[in-house]
Amino acid sequence: MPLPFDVLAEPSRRRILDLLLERPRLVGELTEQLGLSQPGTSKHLRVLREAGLVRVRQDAQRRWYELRPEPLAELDAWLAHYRHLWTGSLDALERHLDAMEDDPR
Amino acid sequence: MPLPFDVLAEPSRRRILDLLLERPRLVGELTEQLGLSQPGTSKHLRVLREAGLVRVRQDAQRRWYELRPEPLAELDAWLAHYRHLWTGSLDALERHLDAMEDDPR
DNA sequence: GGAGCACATTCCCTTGCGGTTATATAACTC
DNA sequence: GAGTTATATAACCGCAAGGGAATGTGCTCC
Repeated sequence: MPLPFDVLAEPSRRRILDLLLERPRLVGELTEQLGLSQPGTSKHLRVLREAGLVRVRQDAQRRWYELRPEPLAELDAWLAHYRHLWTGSLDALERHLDAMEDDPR
Repeated sequence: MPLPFDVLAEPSRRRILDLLLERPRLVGELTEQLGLSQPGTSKHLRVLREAGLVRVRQDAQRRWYELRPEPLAELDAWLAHYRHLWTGSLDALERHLDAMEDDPR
């Protein structure tokens, strides 16, 4: 699974994630919140799905979309390489956590 | 400063940041490493500069590019809202660090 | 089983972005 | 000051991505 930067580059898609962070949502709700057409919303949801950032639960004609944070965790891992540049005094702690990530237990 | 997602969506630009993570570099070095044309590299560097992700130090005809991590820190702050979704047992620690961020001291 | 609802897919258009080639700028060298 | 080096800018091209309108799909309910 590649880093989802290009998927997250789209503001509407980040908005969707923010909304799903509160609770699962129907496509209709998301469409309304985003101010897009329904097909527009569906297209973004497809991209998010294929990137593994959301999953769907079908309920009759409705589809509940919910968050899948794994790709964000990978993004976090990428960021970890840079984190020491701004954390300052937390440096030692960060290194500790990074080490744990390599060898959890 | 908006979140630099769109800037980081470009693989060559992430590559540049990775290279600058080791040490500052000249445009020529970066061009060689990236396998791009020199103008191509310069265009990416301009985007990175305008996003605040790199800064330049001029040295005669040469320009040393170096990392500026502030925008990455903002990205990290954005990610923080989602982090509890995958950290599990580190949850309490995360919340503690987030609180510190609001009220450092 | 036909109508209506919720959502996905298709088609088409437009815009923006990454890439290259060619050219400009600015500093050093002799 | 002419040539060379290092980088930036300009001009142009091709393509992919976002947007909407129209249409397809599948489920429910009467």
